[in-house]
Amino acid sequence: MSSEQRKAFPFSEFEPKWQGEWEAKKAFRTPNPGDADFDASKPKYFVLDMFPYPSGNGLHVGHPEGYTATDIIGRFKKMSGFNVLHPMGWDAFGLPAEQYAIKTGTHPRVTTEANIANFTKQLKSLGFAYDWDREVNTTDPGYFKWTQWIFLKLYNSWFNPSTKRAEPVSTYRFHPDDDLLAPGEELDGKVPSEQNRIEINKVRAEKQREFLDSVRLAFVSSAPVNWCQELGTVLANEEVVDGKSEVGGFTVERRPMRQWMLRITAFAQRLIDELDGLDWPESIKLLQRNWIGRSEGAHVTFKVAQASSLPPDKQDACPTITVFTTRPDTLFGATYMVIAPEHPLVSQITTPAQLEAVEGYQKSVVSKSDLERTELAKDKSGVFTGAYAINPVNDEQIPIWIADYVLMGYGTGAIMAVPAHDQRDMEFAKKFDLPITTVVERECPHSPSEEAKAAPAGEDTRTPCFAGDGIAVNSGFLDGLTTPDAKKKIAAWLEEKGLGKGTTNFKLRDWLFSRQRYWGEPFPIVWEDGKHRSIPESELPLVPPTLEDFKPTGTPEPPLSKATDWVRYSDTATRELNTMPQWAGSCWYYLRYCDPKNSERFISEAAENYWMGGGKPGGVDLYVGGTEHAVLHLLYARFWHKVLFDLGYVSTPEPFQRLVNQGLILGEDGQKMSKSRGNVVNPDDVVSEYGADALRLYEMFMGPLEQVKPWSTSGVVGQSRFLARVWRLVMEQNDEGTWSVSTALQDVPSNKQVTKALHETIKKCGEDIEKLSFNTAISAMMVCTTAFTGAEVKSASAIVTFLKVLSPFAPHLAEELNAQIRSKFPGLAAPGFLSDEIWPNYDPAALIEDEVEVVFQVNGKLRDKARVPIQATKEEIEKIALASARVQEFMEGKTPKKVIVVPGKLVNIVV
RNA sequence: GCCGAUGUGGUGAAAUGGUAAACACAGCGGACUUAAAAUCCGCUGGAGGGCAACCUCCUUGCCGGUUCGAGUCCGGCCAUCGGCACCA
Repeated sequence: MSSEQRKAFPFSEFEPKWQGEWEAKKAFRTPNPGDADFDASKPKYFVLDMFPYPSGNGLHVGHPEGYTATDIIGRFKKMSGFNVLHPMGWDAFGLPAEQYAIKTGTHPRVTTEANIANFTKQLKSLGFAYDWDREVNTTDPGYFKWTQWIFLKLYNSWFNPSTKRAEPVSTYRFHPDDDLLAPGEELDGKVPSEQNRIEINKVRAEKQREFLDSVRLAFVSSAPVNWCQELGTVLANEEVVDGKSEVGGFTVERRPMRQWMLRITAFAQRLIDELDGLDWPESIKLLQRNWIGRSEGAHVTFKVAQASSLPPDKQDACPTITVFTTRPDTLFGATYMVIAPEHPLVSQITTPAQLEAVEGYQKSVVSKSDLERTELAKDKSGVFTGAYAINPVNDEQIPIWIADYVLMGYGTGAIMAVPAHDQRDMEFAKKFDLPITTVVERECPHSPSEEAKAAPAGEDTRTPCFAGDGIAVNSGFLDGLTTPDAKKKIAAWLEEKGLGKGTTNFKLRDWLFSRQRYWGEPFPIVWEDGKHRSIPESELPLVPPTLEDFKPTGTPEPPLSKATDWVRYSDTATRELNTMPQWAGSCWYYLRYCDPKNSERFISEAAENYWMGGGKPGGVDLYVGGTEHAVLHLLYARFWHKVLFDLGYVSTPEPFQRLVNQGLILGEDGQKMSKSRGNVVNPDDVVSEYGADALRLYEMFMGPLEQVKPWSTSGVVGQSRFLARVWRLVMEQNDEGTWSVSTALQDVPSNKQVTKALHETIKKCGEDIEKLSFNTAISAMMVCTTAFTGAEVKSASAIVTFLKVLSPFAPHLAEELNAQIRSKFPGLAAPGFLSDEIWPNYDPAALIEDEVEVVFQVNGKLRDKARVPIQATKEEIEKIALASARVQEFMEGKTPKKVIVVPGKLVNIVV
């Protein structure tokens, strides 16, 4: 028996047929403002998928989950009168293609193109209503021209702290002493000679350049990165385990390298604040807030004591160390100080006696990766520098230690340690026998016994420290104040004495934006005399050179260095050799969809205004994708968008108004799908076995979109059966196995019961689609199908209405059945594609029944029910309930204390 | 450790504070068939009672609370999953 015969309905014939029709007739082309067929009177709906990285493995079942959800929404909105923008594209730069290229010698462009062709075929086989004319590809020079262009905008902008906005560097105001002198302008009361003026301006111009370079949003810095000699590349922190590379287990060292950074930290506050108005899952907002990690506190400056042990040449230096603390109110409890081992002052303050120990410790720390440093967090380590700081509140000398639990990258790289009120300081103090002074006491005096219980006498080594708010004690002028009041008072005191001031700190670091890779966007930057400058926009796109050998060089020199001709920009200038990270292209792709072919601008004003502006609050109306991008892509894209907004290129401060995270699909065994577990489901197999509609429907029926849920092949079978039932509503098979339009289908109105079921389905599906509650929408359609099945004669027009509701979910089947009905009842079916139809209205009158079932409860327990006329009054219903024999039985002859009547629902009699 | 999410039948799940388990899957029984597949119909949370149609009690992780009424709201626990993790 051939598999063809086994199929309950011929999806393998009509699915490709309709995909071909839609493509040939451009059924889902979305006109842009300015196009002849653009209808500006319609509202817009921009529904966005996270575009895939076209990997060699092809689509996995997680992709169609989000894509089907957005497809249903998009098709529904289109039928509801919106101009719908629902595009697809490729995030195609990236390491896997490059690694594959290194292994096989195939150029990444070749593998990338092949993978895109495969992905395209797979997506088209699922019948998604994408406007393929808007396809974007981040590796296309016509695309990355604008990625480079945006980089130049970042490069040529600075963050003005007074306006809190990105501005062109031209608005940067230099100190008057650094302004260039105009001819004839006075300097120190006299006009310099022309010769001198040129000399002075040369010096000043150089100073200005340095200033600008230090404020640009794209800037160069020497950040320590994870460098792996054997792999010949830098690695992300996630790729380093126990100081070894995750791949190959090679040694990874921390080494400072010249890197491009983007000044995302300047936007930290706005990135937090502007989350508030977004319709995103609270958990994702929280993840971003925590990632940005704002904390309020104060800088406090400590003098380093003039220790006699310091050598004479260090005596007059009298350095100061500034710490960041969120608890300035505990200053009286600061019994020692810790500075990061990399802190620049370490060498200056270390006493000769401690020099060897300190340098040894520094060396041991340098080789550790950040990950290693935190993984060994359990056990505190550190070394005394021999120096002392003076606590400004009580002039006590406190020892200065170095320890790797203090990180150079956060705050000032130095802390005042308050062991009584900080767990880490407590652990450190215990290990090294440093004094512990309590300066805050718990406020609740009425539960001392519980406290005693919590800390059993003596033996417990991990005495819990009290890190909460309380009342200041042992704190001089702060005594008796609550923690918030003490914070205010000490802040004022510090400020008055010039010893410190309130500050806000963020965990967010600037974005390391360069990679030593071949398969990425080259920077539009050249170097000359050790200085960088941008290339003119007219030279964009800057296409990477065609390299035969894209293997790593074995040195920190990026592979692009091998293209010697390309590297040479002029006799004296050479190109930047690093490339941008994969995130670059995905930071703005949603904008390019709005105007993908524009060669004059990254997006036209009209297109931006319509698709990204368009009413309040604007932006992408719905963005669906996985949680894995909660903090990286979604933060980076918001950052770029804000810069473009500040510079006037886009009209909203936020790109994605509504975000929904689809839940991961697990394997049938409830484990994460992976090749090694052998539980990976290939969507192609599902499509060939059960059809695209069954796959779409199943993925939507599995459960709530946001939820993690396991795959079940028998669940797909169930959806296939449902579709077959719908098919047989319209079609019947003769003895030869040929399908034709069923004789039960007639040009008649449907009966009351079916009409009610149909209108309930229209109502519920419309509401559920808006809520993204697709599983319940599908169950409603199943109920409706059962109602149709029960009717002997089927109303063709009612079924066509049902098919319109079904069409966003199972577009192929709906389209085919509509066409079949049209062949027999031309007037009753949709004349063209169902997607061009208007979403049906439901008739509220059809939903109303003459009678409703009312439940009778006695003391909250269900005892009886009865059908009651819909218009019955409360009193009437109560009377019917009290008359019930079963109700009376359970009332046991008592008089009701209270009777609650919910019309159309229930009666509860309390006795 | 901190933060977040989730706990309902054998399974995926449903339920504006108002009949818990809709809709499916799996299972069992039946119809059709020489037979099987497909299809259609019925049963299917637990315990107890009845020849029976039926009836009673229990049941949404655990313990309390609010309410005429709680899966849903509040407080406290427990478990699982996810994220962050020496951030001063």
